[in-house]
Amino acid sequence: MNLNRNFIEKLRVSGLRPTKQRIKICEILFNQEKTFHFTIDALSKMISEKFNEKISLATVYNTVHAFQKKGYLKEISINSDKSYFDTNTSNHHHFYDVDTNELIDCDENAIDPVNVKNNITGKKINSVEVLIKVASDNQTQN
Amino acid sequence: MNLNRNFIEKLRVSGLRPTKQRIKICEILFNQEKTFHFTIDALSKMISEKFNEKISLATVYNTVHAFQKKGYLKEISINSDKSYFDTNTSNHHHFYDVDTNELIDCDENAIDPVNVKNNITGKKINSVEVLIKVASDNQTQN
DNA sequence: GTGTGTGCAAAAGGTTTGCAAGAAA
DNA sequence: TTTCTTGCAAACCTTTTGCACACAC
Repeated sequence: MNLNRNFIEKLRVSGLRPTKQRIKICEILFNQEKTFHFTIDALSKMISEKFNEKISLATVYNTVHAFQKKGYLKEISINSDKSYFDTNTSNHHHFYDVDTNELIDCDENAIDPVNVKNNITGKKINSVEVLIKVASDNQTQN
Repeated sequence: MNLNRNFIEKLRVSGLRPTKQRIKICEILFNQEKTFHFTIDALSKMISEKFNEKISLATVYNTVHAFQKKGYLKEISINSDKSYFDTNTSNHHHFYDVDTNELIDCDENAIDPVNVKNNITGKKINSVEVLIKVASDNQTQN
């Protein structure tokens, strides 16, 4: 398959050995048309379904963290029992659907740039993330 | 003690029985001059230190969640292994110090109001939270 | 062959739950 | 006395770790 070559190359360039497992995970994460949000658990299930064989959870964790370290994935701050990751590593914001636990990208023109006028911490700003929690009308807050 | 009367009243009004444990937790959470950010774990330790006796972890969890449900506490979205709570339940934003795991309120004029121009979800917006991650200069992102 | 990656099972850490005993109403 | 609350231990869930085996180079 043609795409796999790209993934193999991508991995190699990053100093990651292109193992079967990593290539499969690439196939799921980086073949999507849109940005893709997932939890480890969900990813693990998708692997089982797509390939009819599972990859050890430890390996999935390893791989996702390796990809994150290389800058191919970004972890999203949500208050949840699980960690969410995003294949869109650019600076952007999110809607979080409290009903479905679904994460949706804000497109650029949905929010004006957030301007931090006064950084009281005296430290460097690493990131500015906006999380918009949404729900059906009859929902409690937060 | 005078303040305790207030707490007892506050609890009663909320339909929560004013037990010794809850009053103690109130004393810690709601006697602070500034807004107060904490994890369950840290709160539990503060209880032990302040009163020289511990309250069962389960009770601390129960109480914090009860207070949250009543609107006296707000859970903050950080990607962390622990949950953070805030005694400031108004709409406001946070700095999160990645080095120290400390949470700091943004004051109102530090950030212009975030205007969501395009809510693609079609659902009601429950909250809009900005999290500004800060670190010392030699820190990795996210 | 050497070194890295995988997979399993066990452990860890935060949070929740079940239930008996205790306290508030 | 009835109902709510506490405290303990066990259970749960996600994530991490240790180590033997397997694979990429």
